[in-house]
Amino acid sequence: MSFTRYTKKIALVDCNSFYVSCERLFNPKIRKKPVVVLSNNDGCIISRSNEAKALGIKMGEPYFKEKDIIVKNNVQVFSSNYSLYGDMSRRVMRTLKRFNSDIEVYSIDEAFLDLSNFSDDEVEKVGKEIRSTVLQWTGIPTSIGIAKTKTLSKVANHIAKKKQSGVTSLIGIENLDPILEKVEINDVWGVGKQLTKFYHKHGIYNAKQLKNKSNTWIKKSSNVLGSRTAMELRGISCIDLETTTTKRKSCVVSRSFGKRIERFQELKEAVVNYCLNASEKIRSESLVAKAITVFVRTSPFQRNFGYYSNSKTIDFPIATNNSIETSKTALAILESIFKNGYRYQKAGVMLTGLSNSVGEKNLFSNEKDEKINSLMRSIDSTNYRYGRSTLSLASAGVHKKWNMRREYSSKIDTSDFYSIPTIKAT
DNA sequence: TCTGGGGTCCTAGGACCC
DNA sequence: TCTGGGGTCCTAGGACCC
Repeated sequence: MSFTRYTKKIALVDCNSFYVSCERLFNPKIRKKPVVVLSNNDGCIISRSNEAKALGIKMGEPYFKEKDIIVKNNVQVFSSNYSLYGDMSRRVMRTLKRFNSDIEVYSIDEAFLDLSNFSDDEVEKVGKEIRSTVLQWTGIPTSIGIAKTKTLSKVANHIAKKKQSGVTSLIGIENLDPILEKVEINDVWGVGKQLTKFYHKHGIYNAKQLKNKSNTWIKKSSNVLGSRTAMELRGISCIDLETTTTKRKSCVVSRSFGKRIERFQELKEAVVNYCLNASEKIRSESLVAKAITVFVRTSPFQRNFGYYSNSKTIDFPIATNNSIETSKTALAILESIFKNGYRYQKAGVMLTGLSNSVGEKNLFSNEKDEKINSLMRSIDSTNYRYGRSTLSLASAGVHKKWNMRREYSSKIDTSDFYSIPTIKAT
């Protein structure tokens, strides 16, 4: 019989500079060099190596604004390669599941793990073991923060990022105030730009100050989310781990164009393509949509050409995931919101009110629906096998002059057998 | 002069996250 | 010249009902 304590323990595993780390896996020459990865269209900087951060390159900054620093310091630049990152993400998550099969995959590069089964004393050691296993099996470096609540594990993770070992546990520390005092309020999970402004106005600048503010005051002046954050900072868990993947409620496909679009015809092609992708996505998850929204807009940064932004939603008579129907409806919306004389920069399609498609038969379904469904199935399987857009609709176009820029792609394809790193059993 | 009260449901927009 | 994309949740306010 020992006095080992078993409290609630949540670990947040976060991949370091994830996209950069993925590119480095296949390109050892850039291991110690400054590296950045760009968003779609090579627009913004969305991942930076530590070396790039040290040069003062900012997160989310437009690429062209940082170009001088980048060229001068020979920073390696990559367009984003989401199939590579998605694939690496799955490998990391699979590895994490070895330690606890109930993990919450929070984003492409983050997961929460329940480590409550381990004692207070051993939990940090377990964290280190997780970190080294992920590194060994996937090559991706991570940081791990462990604490009694999700919000505190985020705090711990922040600290871990700056440590050599990459692991920080706040379990068993009686008084967290000295630690929370050093966490700026805008770095607290759940506190964004607006709340930061508001808290500053009321003299709250760090996590400790928020923690010690009364619940009623916070609830009254912000909302329930604000007070939940404060409770979590006090070590009272309010945000549960979501280990079962719940079905999503909406599906968005939108892109900025590589070049500005002025002609209706080209906009139409883009919207149909987004619509096909969105419909295919929800079909693959056995979902149907209640409604569809289409939006278009010109650049919010170059208003000298005039700014225009509009969107419209149409409800389907019967929830659907049929590409032909969604495309038709999308085009009808587009026609009603398109205005001549603008340089469009972005468009998108949103399928909303998603629900399970199984047993979606109703009074009005008939043989024709069955035929369409089987047509959709064969399109999906063909596209899966031979690449997306092997089978498409005529209105989706073939030239796609509006397609996004990807000048710096590493062109690594993990479905390419020969570029997959192998792990040798010893 | 003085114009109820309370409930539900839906939507648009804002704020936040990565 | 050039500024990403995809989600969730909450709230306020309107419509509608009794």
